[in-house]
Amino acid sequence: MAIHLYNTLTRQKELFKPIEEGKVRMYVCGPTVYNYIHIGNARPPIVFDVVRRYFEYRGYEVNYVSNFTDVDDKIIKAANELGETAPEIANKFIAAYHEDVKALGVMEATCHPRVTENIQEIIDFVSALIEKGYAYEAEGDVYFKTREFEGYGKLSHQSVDELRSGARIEVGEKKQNPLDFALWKAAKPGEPYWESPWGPGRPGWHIECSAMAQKYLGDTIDIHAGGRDLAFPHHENEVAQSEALTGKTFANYWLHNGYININNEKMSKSLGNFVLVHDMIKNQDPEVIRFFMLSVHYRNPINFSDELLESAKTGLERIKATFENLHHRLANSADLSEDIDSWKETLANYKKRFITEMDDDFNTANAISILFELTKEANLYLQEPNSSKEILELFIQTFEEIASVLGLDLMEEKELLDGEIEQLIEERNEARKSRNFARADEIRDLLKEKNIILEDTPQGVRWKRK
RNA sequence: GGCGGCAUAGCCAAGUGGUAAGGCACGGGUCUGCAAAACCCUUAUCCCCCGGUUCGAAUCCGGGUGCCGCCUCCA
Repeated sequence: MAIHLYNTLTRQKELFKPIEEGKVRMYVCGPTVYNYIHIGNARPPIVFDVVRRYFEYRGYEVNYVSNFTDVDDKIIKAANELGETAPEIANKFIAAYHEDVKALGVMEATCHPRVTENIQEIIDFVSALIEKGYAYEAEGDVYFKTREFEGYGKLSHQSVDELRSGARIEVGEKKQNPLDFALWKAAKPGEPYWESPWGPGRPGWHIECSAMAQKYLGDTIDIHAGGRDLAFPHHENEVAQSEALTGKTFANYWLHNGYININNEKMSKSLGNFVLVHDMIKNQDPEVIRFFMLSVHYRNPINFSDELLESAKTGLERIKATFENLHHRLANSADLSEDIDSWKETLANYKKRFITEMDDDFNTANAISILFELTKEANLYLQEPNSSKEILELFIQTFEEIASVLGLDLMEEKELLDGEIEQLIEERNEARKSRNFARADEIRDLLKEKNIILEDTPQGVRWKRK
């Protein structure tokens, strides 16, 4: 078996073949930093983080590049509204992005390039396109000549004629053709700008990704990913720019994730039906959000609601409880000479199935169902009166291996209990021994009010926070 | 108008030719001093509807209905 992934370009699942043996060059479109990200914006970082982790798990070295669009109309607008400069706004929300995404368990990208740090590369890119006859200047703007690029529409599977009928030229635009798009925008008074051969201005939206992908990953990359809504026009335009310039394939595989929906409708900033990650994680364990997102295949839409999140939370807690129980039992385990080999085989099978599912276009939904089956298997084992240290460790290791690819940390950090509570637990133990159950229950209720849940097991009392 | 996606139990969700994974919720039981947790059992003769292909279809083909998305900034 090997990794297969669904390629938007060909509309089918394909065997992954890297450009360079053992390496993956991956570019994921990052946010325009004019606001906190919402839950929908969080889906690409999460699902493609898993894609990256899985490639690494399978022995690939992944060069994962994700950009920040830190100059743009919306940033300028936000800056004006808030009375701050555009760079201040951008820096603020870049920091917020890192914070949010870290809470969601997303690994740092290999590289996080910013548009404003790559202006020269962009200018060079645009100049080269003009030289090659793929772009033209018009009063300080530069536009890409869509009809010069033969494959235009091949990624989003739109015919140029159809697109043309839907496109329109806004009043005052200087495009020769409605489908042409801006590579460089002349600065209006008061806007941030950089000097260029066409006068002061700033990059258009699409050119930055082409220029930065090329700079950090080369002319041809393995995987280019982003939200479904970026396929057109953003990614289509990237293909046009990059391939027009280099004459080479820009990206071998295009991955697009489905949307997060609210009441069956796309969550988006323009519809106003969004929930910010920043706000949500104040009341909700971010890991639950991650787990919930991974419980659906990345290409399918996810309907988002508190109820669904709650049910995901219950499920995740069950897995975690079992994982903790395994650790708890380790302290009371013996070196039993049981049939280790058959257990090794059983657990190796879980891993094998996990790999099979993930190889099939990163089916995290099925990967999670395997984690649930493993949980059941472990619970069954834990019911036996005696447990072998070696087998417990095998279980733990299997859990950890699968969870780490999904980016889940099953081990809860437990702050130590304060002395008073420990005292109460001890007192309750004594009460139970002397069959003073009234007092024992009283203490259990008391602790429950402090959000400490007690569980009596054959191996002694165990506590957890609610 | 063009292109595309989806429709599976009360809810969520895998499954793209071989006879319905997994989770949440519900009910019954085991364990427990009682709980909690866990485990066991039960829950879709059937996968939106109609027709076709096939020994065999939720899965393929044709038609229909409903919902959603892209074609414009958007993850």
